[in-house]
Amino acid sequence: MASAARASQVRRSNLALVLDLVRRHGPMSRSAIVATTGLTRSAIAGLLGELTALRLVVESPPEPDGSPGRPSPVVSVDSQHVGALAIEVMVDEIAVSIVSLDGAIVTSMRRSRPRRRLSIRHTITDVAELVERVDEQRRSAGRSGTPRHLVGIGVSVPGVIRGVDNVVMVAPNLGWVEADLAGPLAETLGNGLAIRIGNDADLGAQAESLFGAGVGSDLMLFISGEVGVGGGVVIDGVPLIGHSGFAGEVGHLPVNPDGRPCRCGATGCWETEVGEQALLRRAGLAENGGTQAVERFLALADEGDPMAIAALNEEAKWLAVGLTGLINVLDPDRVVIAGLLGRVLPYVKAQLDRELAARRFRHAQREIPILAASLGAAATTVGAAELAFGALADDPARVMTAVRSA
Amino acid sequence: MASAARASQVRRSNLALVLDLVRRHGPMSRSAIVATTGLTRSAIAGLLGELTALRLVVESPPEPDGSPGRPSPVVSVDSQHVGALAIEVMVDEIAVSIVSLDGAIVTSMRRSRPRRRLSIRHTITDVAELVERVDEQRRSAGRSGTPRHLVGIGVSVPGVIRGVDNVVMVAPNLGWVEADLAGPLAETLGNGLAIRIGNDADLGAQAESLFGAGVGSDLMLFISGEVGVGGGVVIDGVPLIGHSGFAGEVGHLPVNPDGRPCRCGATGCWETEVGEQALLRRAGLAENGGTQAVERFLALADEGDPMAIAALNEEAKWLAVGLTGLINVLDPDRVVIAGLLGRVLPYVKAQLDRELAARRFRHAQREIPILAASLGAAATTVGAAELAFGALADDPARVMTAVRSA
DNA sequence: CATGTTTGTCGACAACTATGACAAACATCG
DNA sequence: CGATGTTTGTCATAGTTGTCGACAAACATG
Repeated sequence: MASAARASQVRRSNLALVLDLVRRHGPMSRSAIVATTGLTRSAIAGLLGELTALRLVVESPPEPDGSPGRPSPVVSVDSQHVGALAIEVMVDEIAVSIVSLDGAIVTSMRRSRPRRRLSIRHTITDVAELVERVDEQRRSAGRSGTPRHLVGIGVSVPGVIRGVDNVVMVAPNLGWVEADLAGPLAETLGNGLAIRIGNDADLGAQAESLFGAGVGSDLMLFISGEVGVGGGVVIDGVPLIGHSGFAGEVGHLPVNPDGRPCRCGATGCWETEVGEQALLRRAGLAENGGTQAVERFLALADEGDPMAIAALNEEAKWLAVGLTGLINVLDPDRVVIAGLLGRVLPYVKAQLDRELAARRFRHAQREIPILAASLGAAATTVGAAELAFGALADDPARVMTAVRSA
Repeated sequence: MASAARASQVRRSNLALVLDLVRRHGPMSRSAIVATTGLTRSAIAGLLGELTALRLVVESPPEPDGSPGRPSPVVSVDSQHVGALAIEVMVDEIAVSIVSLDGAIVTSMRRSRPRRRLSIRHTITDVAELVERVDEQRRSAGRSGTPRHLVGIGVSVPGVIRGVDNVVMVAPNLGWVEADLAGPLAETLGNGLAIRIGNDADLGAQAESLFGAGVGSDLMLFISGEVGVGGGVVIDGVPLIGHSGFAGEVGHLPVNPDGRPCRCGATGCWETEVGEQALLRRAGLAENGGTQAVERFLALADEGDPMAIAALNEEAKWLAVGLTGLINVLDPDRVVIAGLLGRVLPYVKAQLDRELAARRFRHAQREIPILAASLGAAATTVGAAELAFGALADDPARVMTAVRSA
């Protein structure tokens, strides 16, 4: 049930609107904010005054730009005051970072981990240790750009997350099933910060939508392909999470009934045709060769190796099949491709565009840009931080009073 | 850019909220509205007063139900005052109906038409004639339940509609390309009513979501299958239209690279495997046999004809393939199936559920109900009317002052 | 018929944003 | 260099809306 609007929520909504605008657009003049939002100068003055008092934005003195009229001060995000803790749980690595409100990664620490430390318990221990070191560094850092307060914690997990209670329903590559990560982690860290968990691909999608190749998109399809293929859909800046939190699991789109069995149990899933293993296998390399094999493959492709070229042709074909289906169902204005698939994209772009054009509805669709992600590995980090910053979009004032009292 | 909130929009938003609530829920007590919306009694009193003055709802005297306390008057939608004109443009038929605000079809007239009258010009002539007759009937009708004023016109077209300007980008079965139907039609009708056009499957989806099998759903996938297969996605009651207006074109999801050529130009689209023609062909019937052949097929299936049973098995298999992909991408809480596919559903339900279960992510997904649509042919009619009623959700007061002045 | 409960109404109040007047800060032109 | 026009921030006032508390109305129960 959509909740009713209240007079007091207008303020909250507008505060969040202005903050979001400045975050997405970057530094902009106060008058530009007036023009964009349609609110009056008085209203914007009040809102900016509050955001400034909350230390979420800063106003710089106006710089005359040669146009007549009184110059307008420039509003930008205050990167000094608040930041978020971004925790990335990956299969062979753990990373903890601090991201400032403007989306910059201020501090980052990674550590690889052996297979035997994949359990929830080990993960929490290892994460807590990294968090301690990162936080130490934050407190001791005198250099500018380091936020002094944290508003929350966002965790990226390669699995399906149930949004309502933050439970990791299943993370196949970690071996987790219905795992409560947020609860024990919060207890271990003991700093009282709110923890939210998200799917890695969804978080990457949101980061690209905010600061990367998806800026300005009204319906972006994001696809991240490594060994598995994940995806996310962002509609008007809001991630589509689905009923249970696993919308965008494009890796298991059935594309080839005669294909290979997938680790999900079905046959001919998209990721069995376009994932890392398929690419390596078709190029005659070890399909479980990992990073080394991938680099070798890309080198071969650069050299024009026939088998690598053939593998890329197959890749383009199956990419086109899956993308056609997704485009027909979702009607995005662009597709952003990340991970290994993003690196492979330049090699297959020409053929992919041809195949997509051939499969396109005549007269119904314009050409849909297929873009490589622009944030690289930072996407997941920034997206995870966004989980924490997301609370600011609901009620900036409330979050900041909590920060102040902490 | 999400527009800023204003104090005056709070009123509009709450008016629309209450109206929407009563429309979806049906008659409910005033105190129930207070409880559901969370607004105060005073606020609800003001809102209902305005809605009553606008003649959008009526309040009936309270009926003591045996519980202590003062009984609350019952609020229901006023079906007497306003209605919408629903126009359905189909391949071999045209229908014009009047739908009252409570979703009831008050008047309906259909006429079949030969292939040679498919052009826009002929369509407009024929529609205008039907509208004239329906409107005549409305004006002369003294019987209750007939709305006295029309708030707008909604048109259903089996094609891709560009939302911004109401242009029919392409309607393959009508032979239309970039056709402006709304403009000339408005001119011909000359009644000044706003006209909006929508895709037939999208409209069916919204109708089922409002009044049919999708009530209470937070993310419904709707699939309508006849010769072609269309679909719609409704998220929290709002249809997903996509960037260009053709989201939900599930008929052209690639499912079988070795399949048959589709009329869209690609190969192995879902509708070539689960559409009417595939079903008839596999059962040994004429694939272009139309309605007669379909009825014959259903009769054969009832008799247990081996070829019909085999065709149903194939149907179930390919339905499962497509549905698996869609479910993985969208994560709906239910799937509603309409049209011929809805009629076939009972025959394939058991096998379909088995196949879906086998393809489901383990631990990640609960069983997703696959339901037959409950509105039947009325879905498109009600959905088209909803296009016109949709304006009420944006600003009830403005729409009604326009009606009053007309 | 008295009591308790639920509910609609009314007036005072608080929280917003809009409006319009005014002053400040710029460019341009004579 | 000063007058003029333009743009912009600020301030006080007004208007709209929902909230809150008090009170009366309408019901069941004993």
